[in-house]
Amino acid sequence: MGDASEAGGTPEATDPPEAGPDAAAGRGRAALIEEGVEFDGRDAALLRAVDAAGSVAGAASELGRSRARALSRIETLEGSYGTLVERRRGGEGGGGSRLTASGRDLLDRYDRLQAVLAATASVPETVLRGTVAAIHGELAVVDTAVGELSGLHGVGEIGGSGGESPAVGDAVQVRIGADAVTVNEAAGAVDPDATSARNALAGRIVEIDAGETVSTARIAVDTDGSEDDADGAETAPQTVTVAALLTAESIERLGLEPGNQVSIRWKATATRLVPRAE
Amino acid sequence: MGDASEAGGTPEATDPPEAGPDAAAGRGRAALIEEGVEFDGRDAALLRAVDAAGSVAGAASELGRSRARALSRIETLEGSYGTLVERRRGGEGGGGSRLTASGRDLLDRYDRLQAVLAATASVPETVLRGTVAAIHGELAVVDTAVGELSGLHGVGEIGGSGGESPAVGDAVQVRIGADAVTVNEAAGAVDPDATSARNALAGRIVEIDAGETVSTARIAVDTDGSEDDADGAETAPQTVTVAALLTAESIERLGLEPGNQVSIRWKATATRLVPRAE
DNA sequence: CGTCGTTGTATCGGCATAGATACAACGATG
DNA sequence: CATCGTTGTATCTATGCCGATACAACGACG
Repeated sequence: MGDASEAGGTPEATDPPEAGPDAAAGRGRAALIEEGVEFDGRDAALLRAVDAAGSVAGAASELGRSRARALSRIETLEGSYGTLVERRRGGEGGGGSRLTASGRDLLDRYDRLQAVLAATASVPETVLRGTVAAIHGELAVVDTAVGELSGLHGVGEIGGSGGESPAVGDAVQVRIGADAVTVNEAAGAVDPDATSARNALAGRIVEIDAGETVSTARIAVDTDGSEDDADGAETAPQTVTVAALLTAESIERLGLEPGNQVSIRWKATATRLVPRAE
Repeated sequence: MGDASEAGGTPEATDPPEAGPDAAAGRGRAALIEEGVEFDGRDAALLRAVDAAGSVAGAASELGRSRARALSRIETLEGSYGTLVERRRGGEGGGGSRLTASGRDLLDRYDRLQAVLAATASVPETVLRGTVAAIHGELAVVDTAVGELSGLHGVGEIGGSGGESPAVGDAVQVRIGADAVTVNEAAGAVDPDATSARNALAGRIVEIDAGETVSTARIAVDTDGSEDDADGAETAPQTVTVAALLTAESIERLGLEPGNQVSIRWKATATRLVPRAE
């Protein structure tokens, strides 16, 4: 409560990272973790090189790194991830190494993680500020400028530092990936009881950022400046834009263009609630 | 060529990571990267501690780490991320440090990344194998056991090693997050032309893994073992199950229970195509 | 004007990781 | 049985990061 002078400094505006496309342009790095041992891009490259060269020695020289280290690294990884490389010494060609099935699976898993991370960095996101209104299990309802939204909080905690579950009244950011937002042409076209998409809003297309075959539509959503006027200042009359990633085909099929009135919809389970740094 | 004995070893089965829920249970670690400088959980904790303590010195002692190091680390970060901490020496209390607005934004951004990563680790995913049938810009059509699916490939490449864009005919894994899958009660309830969700399948609920307020439904989808019998062996008669994350409320409202016939639907832009380790 | 706790800055030692090197063990091949 | 290139294993060294320590600069406050 004593933070009125500080936190109160920005109640009216929506700040830079509100719905910025390149706010998420920053790159990231991902690593799997098992029993405290990280599997990162360097390890993935090593396994791939082993697969290509057919030997750890060849992989090491290919990557320009020490063979002994590469071998011990593989042993360390295998201590936590199970057998990854089948090594054979002596014999044809002096021996050799092959990836095991689980080694390949691990690579695939890493690639998936990497793909997801890359996507979060390059796919637009909509970030709304809000305060937690209610918590039901893993779900929470958040009061935002566009009304109440529900989403998941604290799914699969990792770092103990900043990802704790919020409590009612806490300030949170509501993150909605543009790839999770579905656009319908009219408000009544979809029977709201027939789908599992939970969050729905009406809005107007303000811009379509066309890509080759994938475009980003920005939809302006009316803020309900009247509904929860209990805390007055917080519901300033501002427009919130939600980003939706659409294929060119969908845009054409739905006949979408700036000015169109549409209804957007996304699943509560695709909505992440993240504690906000005060 | 010599891999006929190897790659050919698993053409028939779908292997462990097909639709495994705990295949994604492995934890991960994320870090932002800007100009080669990583911002990880340790840095986030440092900024948070500075915010809480009001000084770098206090933060360092709070975290049990060297003050000089903490300071130089902050300087390193600021060299790539811009001013993060406003430091003042002398004056009331001898001086002190405060987070800048961009410092707070960076923390929020990190928390969002962390939340997304945690979600990918804990939210079930469906992974299908397939081969690329066509590529249109950022989109690609993939032949899978359940027919043709479209999804994004190579969105925002990061590591140059394994995330390259696939070509027609390449083996890929198709990743569908359970939080992106929408469930409808009947096939005809939703006008397929009225929504931007592109991929649609019919299936039968085989299991509902109930959580507190969020449940995972597994939907068995018929494989079209007849359509593309060109390459015979690949279309073995198998059932593919797709995971969908649903709120308990949605399950109740739609009256979902095992045995129900449902239609599932998800956006092409929420589908990731990842190169498969041969 | 002295006190105080902080921000700056520099230096030293410890520790973990990686590269470099060397040598033994292995087993098919000729 | 000698050859070959690999897998195992051990040891030394270099490097980089971090903690620890020390000291100067600063500016409000009493």
